[in-house]
Amino acid sequence: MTAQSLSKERLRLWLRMLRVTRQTESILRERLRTEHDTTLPRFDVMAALYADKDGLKMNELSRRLRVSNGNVTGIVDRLVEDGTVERIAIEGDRRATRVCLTPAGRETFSAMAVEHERWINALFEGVGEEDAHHIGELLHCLPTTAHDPD
Amino acid sequence: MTAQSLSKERLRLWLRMLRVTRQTESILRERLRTEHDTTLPRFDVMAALYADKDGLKMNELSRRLRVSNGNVTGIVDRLVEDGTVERIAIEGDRRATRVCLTPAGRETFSAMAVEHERWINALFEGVGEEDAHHIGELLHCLPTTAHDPD
DNA sequence: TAAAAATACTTTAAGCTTAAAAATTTTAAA
DNA sequence: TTTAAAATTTTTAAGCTTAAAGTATTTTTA
Repeated sequence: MTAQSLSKERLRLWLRMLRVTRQTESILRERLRTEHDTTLPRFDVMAALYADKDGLKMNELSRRLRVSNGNVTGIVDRLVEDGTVERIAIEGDRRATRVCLTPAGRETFSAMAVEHERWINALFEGVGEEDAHHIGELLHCLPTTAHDPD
Repeated sequence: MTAQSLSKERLRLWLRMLRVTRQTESILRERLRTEHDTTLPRFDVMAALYADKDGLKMNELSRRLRVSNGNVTGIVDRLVEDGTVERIAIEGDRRATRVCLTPAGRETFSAMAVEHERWINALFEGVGEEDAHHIGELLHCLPTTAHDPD
């Protein structure tokens, strides 16, 4: 196999990943909207916060989700409006704030997460155990910022 | 392996795909911006049009790229503004228009495409030939609308 | 300790994205 | 043929996203 055809194969792989990812996101977006009256970005923020009982700082959140700083500001603003999360002052550093799920937010997310996993499980029906694991390992060494704890 | 742990493994795979995809897109976006003064959505539209010498109708374009109809309208508007593409009337159907790359647009894209493939090839350095092929096959049967010619 | 640099976050302007509604044209049906 | 239905695209309103600039605070350094 030449370097050239390897390059083509990698490009094909990338385009296919992009296609699957967009299609899956589109399906998730639709279901979150119709069945839970929320959006994918909000779900993502809630998911990140759900994992940490003590919440996350804004910049941690933005690094975790791989979106810009200012972006998170807007999403959190809207989540605060409807009582899903709250901003809590950090003592000793008045620049930063900690964002936490409220009890109501935790409850809401918990229900969504169960369904979300079910959706993914169904959508990825064609992927068996050893494949899921194998691909997962491979992706692990793909484009990502160094020292990434996911 | 229980059904439950398979479900978890699939979820993990999905999250990892999402992470890699976002990171890769972010890198591409940055390079397209700094080195070619364009955006990823515009690149995507141009790529779709480059493949078809006779261009595509708006709804074909939107289906191909998996984005909403109205979305394509805006991107094409801007590409028309800077002379990259043109809308051509379809004889026999005054509802639809065909969108084509202009000669200048073809030239611009052609140069970008070469670099784009180089970027992907470098980013996916960790994926060997048989892996690229294997994963590609798997992804092929993943979430996608039926009868999809990609 | 005062100035400079770094950090954390928000704001802004431009563009992207979606779902839903509207406008136009074509096709089908009565 | 007149009307209804379908198809193609654009418009609209709301929200998402980014990069860059701005504000406030903390840390470093001279």
